[in-house]
Amino acid sequence: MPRTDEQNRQIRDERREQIMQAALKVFARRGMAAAKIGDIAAEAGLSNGLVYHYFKSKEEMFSEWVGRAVEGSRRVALYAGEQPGKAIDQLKWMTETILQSIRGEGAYLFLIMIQAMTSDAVPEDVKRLLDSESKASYALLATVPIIRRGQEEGTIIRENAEQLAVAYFSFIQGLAISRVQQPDCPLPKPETILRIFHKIL
Amino acid sequence: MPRTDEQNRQIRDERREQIMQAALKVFARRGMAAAKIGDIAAEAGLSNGLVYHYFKSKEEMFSEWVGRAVEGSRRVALYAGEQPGKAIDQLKWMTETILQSIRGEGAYLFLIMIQAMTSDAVPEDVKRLLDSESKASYALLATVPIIRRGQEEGTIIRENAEQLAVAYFSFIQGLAISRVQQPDCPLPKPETILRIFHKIL
DNA sequence: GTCTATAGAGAGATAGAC
DNA sequence: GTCTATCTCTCTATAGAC
Repeated sequence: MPRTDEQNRQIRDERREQIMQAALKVFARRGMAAAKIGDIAAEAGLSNGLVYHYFKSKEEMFSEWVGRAVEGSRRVALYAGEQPGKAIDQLKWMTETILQSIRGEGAYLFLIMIQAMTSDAVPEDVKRLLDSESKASYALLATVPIIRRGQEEGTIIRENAEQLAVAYFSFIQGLAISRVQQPDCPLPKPETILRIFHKIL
Repeated sequence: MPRTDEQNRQIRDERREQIMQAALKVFARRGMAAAKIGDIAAEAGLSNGLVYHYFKSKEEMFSEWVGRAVEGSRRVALYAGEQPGKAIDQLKWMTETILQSIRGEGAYLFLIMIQAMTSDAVPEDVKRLLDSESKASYALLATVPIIRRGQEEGTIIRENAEQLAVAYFSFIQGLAISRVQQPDCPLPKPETILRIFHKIL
């Protein structure tokens, strides 16, 4: 007896996601340019040709991952601003949330973003995703007003807010990389990171 | 009249370095895997074939850059430990020195190191350079005792020293990436970075 | 020392069978 | 929906002329 449309749809969705997950691992391990379709197919445990049945190209998979990463960072920044408490509490929530994700597979998403932003060897639509005031910098831009509020509340040191935001996200980004470089390296406590916002003794 | 041996040697040295500099730019912009010999030759303004006259392969150039980056980081950590003053002064010197280099082309060296350490698509001898307690982690290892001394001197917060060292270098690494992503982004002051070592108010 | 021309391999992408 | 076979193109690396 033949499969129903619903069953077919479910199979398609599953395969597609299975390939995406395999692609993430391969992209993270080898980099977008060095990633071979064959690697991805092997990682997913299916044939070379099937990957092309679900995706037009390697670039399409990469673009989709960049999109997911951008959306994820946007969400975290958005939710952070909605958390109860003072500005510094919201930053604490954001830091804990991101740190938690870095401990898991979230670290790979940072690598994807870094590759996407630092490499010219990237498809056109990825550049469009990242370029020009786009969502890619949403998290950074959304954090600046939180920092400003913290400065008014007197809990955050009065330094240039953009500079502090850049420092904060650079820090986070660097931690994600360290995590990939050395999966057993001891990540700092959220408080250590947040110290960049405080006056020292 | 023919060139002397000395003149020939000088030409060779110049060409070799010229190609290395071109390779650095291309590696940084496109990533080691996506970098084509043709790109490097074009960047250096000479022929495809000449690159192969001076280097066995793309991998050889990449390996040499990783070696230079490793040696550079080793030097900074070494000199830091020889600076006068308390531990925190030595860390300040190190931070200023690295930040200065990041403002220039030093940022590319961080990208090279990150690629080398996070990607499987890397030649065997690079892996050997980085693997196994090698010089690659010299800076990190050399910084731990400095931090410990600072803790004894009472100027550095009493947290796990390895954890602090990882945080510190992750921070620096993240800043280098941000710099490449956005060359006009405002880098933090050294004091902001060093705040991770202090007790807060 | 430097260039052009080219051989040869490897991988992205497609066609068609099952 | 999935696989195998293959076409095609790009890029590495070499050979040989100047």
